[in-house]
Amino acid sequence: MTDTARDTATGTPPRRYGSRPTMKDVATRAGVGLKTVSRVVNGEPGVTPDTEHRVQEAITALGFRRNDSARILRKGRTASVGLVLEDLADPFYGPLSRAVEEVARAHGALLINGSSAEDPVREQELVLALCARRVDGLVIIPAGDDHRYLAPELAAGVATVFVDRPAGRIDADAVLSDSFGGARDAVAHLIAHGHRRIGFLGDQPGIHTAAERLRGYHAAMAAAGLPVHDGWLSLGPTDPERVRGAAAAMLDAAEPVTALFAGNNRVTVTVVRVLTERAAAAPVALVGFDDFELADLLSPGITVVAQDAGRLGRTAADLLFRRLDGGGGEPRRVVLPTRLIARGSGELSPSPA
Amino acid sequence: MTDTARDTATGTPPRRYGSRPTMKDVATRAGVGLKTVSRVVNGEPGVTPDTEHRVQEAITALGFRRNDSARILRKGRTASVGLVLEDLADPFYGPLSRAVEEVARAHGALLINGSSAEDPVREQELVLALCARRVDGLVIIPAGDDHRYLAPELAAGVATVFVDRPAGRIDADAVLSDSFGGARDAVAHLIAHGHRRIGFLGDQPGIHTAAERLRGYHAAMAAAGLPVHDGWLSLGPTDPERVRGAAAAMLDAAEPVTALFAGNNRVTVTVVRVLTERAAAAPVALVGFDDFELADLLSPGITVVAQDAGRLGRTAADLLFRRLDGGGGEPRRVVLPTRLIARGSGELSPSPA
DNA sequence: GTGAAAGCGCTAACAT
DNA sequence: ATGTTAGCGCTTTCAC
Repeated sequence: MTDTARDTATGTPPRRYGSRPTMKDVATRAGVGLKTVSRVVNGEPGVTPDTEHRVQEAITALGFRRNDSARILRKGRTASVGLVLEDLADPFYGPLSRAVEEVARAHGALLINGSSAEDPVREQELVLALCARRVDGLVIIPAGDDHRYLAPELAAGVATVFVDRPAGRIDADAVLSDSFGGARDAVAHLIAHGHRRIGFLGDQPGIHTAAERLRGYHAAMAAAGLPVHDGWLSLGPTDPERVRGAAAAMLDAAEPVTALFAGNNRVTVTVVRVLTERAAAAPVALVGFDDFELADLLSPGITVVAQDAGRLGRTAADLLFRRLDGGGGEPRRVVLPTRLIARGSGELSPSPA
Repeated sequence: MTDTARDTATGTPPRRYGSRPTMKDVATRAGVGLKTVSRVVNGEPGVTPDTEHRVQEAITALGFRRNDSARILRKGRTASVGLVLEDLADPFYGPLSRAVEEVARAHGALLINGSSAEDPVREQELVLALCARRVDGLVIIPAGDDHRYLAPELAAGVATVFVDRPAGRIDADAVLSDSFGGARDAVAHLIAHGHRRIGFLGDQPGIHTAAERLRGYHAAMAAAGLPVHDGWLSLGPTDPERVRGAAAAMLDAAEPVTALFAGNNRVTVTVVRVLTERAAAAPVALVGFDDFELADLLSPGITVVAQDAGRLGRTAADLLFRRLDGGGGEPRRVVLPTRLIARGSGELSPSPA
């Protein structure tokens, strides 16, 4: 026996607290070779039913569980993908994560995920931690705008797909919603209902989607030959306090806006609150980017530009696994359409000032 | 040079696609020993600034990233915890996951998570996959009611905390909301507002929380000396179709219920839809278990028994890491209080039948 | 301050 | 059908 002192002649498993039986322990107990245990554990052929039975018995008796760290080290593949998003608690990301997880599961992979909290440093830490874990692929909703730190990983073959926003300063796959088109449609919709002074409440201007939606706003206004005043634009953090202040400023101006376009679901919800509190004043039209649960049950219902978070996640994950399965070619950019859903709030006419 | 053929005299890194440089490659390139690289990578003392500099240079030049699989294999700890929940897309679990992640992050651990889709088999697969990955700890929102399969893992020292529902047939830590008390309060609230025929629309009876909430319902009715008719109780899947049917049956009965108690947020939302569609009919009071976004902005506002999902997650994760840091002792059961928030829907009087 | 050797638990390649 | 050997990339131990 070339063994260490782990085992004894009695067959008693070595079970000091915190240690676990290994394949060798199972092999010893079952009276077979190490490789046979490996075959049984992995369902490989070439084991007689009788031997297999003895091994299985040893496995359950010892409470053996294959150590995937060793397996991964040997095989090189981890069967896991990383997902980095902004905030797990944001309802927009729930369906997205779920979709990614579903696809991963269909491919036998686990999901490791983390939130960047919209902090580029944290994003990078997370991504690199995932790379150290040697995830096979990465789905990233980027917080930062410089992803050159990923170059070595990409070169090493880590499949990477960006979602919701494109990568910065590197060339990588991206799956996006049509923020520009959606925003343009939203604002055009308000214009079609008679509005000329329309406010835009958006996310931080550094965020790609925020910039695109602002661009869509400008495009619609320009197409209608309408001027845009600085006071009608507010981009920044989406915390309720800031949004409230910005909305109040637009609504209390000498020439107040008669309609608001909210740049994402967090902003929309806050604006709904503001408008509800001001119900006594002249009604203000509202269109929000992103759909959200119960938007149809408010009164008026909230008109939104809906993007399909689940489809975004599914598309990204599909693309990821296509890459992992050897799908080569140039980095691709997929843009998914948005859909304007009229529910009432966006169809209000400007109040006769 | 005892090296393999991986490297050449020119110092060119071995970069066939998909392979990554190792510490040995870095060592060769920097002209130092393997252990010195390890020291630098892990910030261990005992390296001269000059040596450290050379190593750092080789690291960035080669795009080296420590392979944590090997590290984990050697160290035995993975610095990761697993989270198994029902559905990432359910808004209840967003804040919960976020809280767990936050605590994990504070302890330098990664989060690996998956959804059981309320399927016990899938739950077990997931949990065992996480154990094979040798996660240090496990936070589980159980779908099944038999967790004896976890016994070997617990014996091996995998810290495990159950959340929202207790473990079945094993003794393990659990962090729960006071489902019984919350439900009793909710129903008592409706009774206090004059209701005598109150319907309960709940989750599958096999789920611990559903059973507890039903028990709370019965307790409140009994305390008020009110009878309970079979037709007022409906437990089952929370898909909208079933809930709609069950609600309709209660509302269209010969002696219809005048109030409904919804057993969780999914059910509440569907009931709100049903009641909105029936707005023409006599108003029906409603109290829902779980708070949800915008509940206050509906009209009437939805009265709820709120549980703090974030606190649930935080408490569980705290307990988990206390165990990991050597906190021993008997398995603990923590029960967090719920809070009734009156917003209007629960204060409606019974319509004079 | 630095490095050589052993070995974590598994799988791949090759015996038998 | 089954077993033996080597080694994945790192950390640990111990020698220098």
